[in-house]
Order: sequence, then C-alpha cells, then structure tokens
Amino acid sequence: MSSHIRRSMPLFPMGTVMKLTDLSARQIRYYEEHQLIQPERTDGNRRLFSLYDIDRLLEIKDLIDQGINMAGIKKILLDEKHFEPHQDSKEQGEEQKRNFTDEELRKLLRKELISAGRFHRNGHPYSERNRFFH
DNA sequence: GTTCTGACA
DNA sequence: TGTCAGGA
Repeated sequence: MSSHIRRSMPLFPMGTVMKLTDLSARQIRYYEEHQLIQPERTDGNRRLFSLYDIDRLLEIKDLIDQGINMAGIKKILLDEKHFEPHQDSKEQGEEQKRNFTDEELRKLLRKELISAGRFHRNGHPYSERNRFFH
C-alpha cells in the first residue's frame, strides 16, 4: 500500500548510482535532462535518487546496450500507453488477452522505433548491435 | 573528497 | 559522451 512511497524515497547520491547502474555521471545527468528520471535534490543541490530512479536507469541502460538512441528510449519509457493492450474487442477472443509474447513485443517495439524515425546507429541501418529487433 | 553546471583544443 | 574548469 506504500510501495510507491518507498520506491520514490530519495536515498542515493550520484556516486552510488554510478556504481549500481554502471552509467557515467554525464549519462545520468543527460537522462535527467530528457525527463527520463526526476531525482530529488538536497539543500546543497546534490541529487538524491530513489529506487524507482535506479530501476528506471537500469532499463535505460538495457535499451542503450541494445543500440537504441534517446529518441527511441524516450518513445518507449515516456509513453506507457505503448505497452497497454490495445482495444481488445470481443471478436478477437482470449488469444488477445494473454500477455505479449517476445515475438509480439518485438513487433510492437520495432514499429514504435521506426515511427520514432531513429532506427539507425552511425548511419548503419540494422546495426549488428540491434539483435533484438531482427 | 564528492557533486554541480556549463562548455568544447 | 568524455573531460576540464571553477565553485559549493
């Protein structure tokens, strides 16, 4: 009943988060600029990250490791609606009620990334690093 | 010693 | 993204 409160509690300073997520301070601050996380501040203007922020940064790292850029990441993390089951009309049967399979999730994400217009990396279409979407 | 913002030979 | 400056 208060898990949200606990997950949102400001706890860790930059140094701790860097080690926990294996991301540089530069990257973490950059993601904050892009509204992907919103850590609190101490009196001295030091950032205090919550468990929710850590979780969020870990997701971002996964996406980055897969070769997805800011545009794609923002599209995915900033718009939860992309993961809500679409209008599952009754004629579609219970087939549509089950959770997304990897195949479906892949198709959905690929579609979103393409629409985001930033599917490439360094000008190389279908980068070898983008294995998840092949 | 640690973190912050701004900036780029 | 790294890294340096100059301050807190």
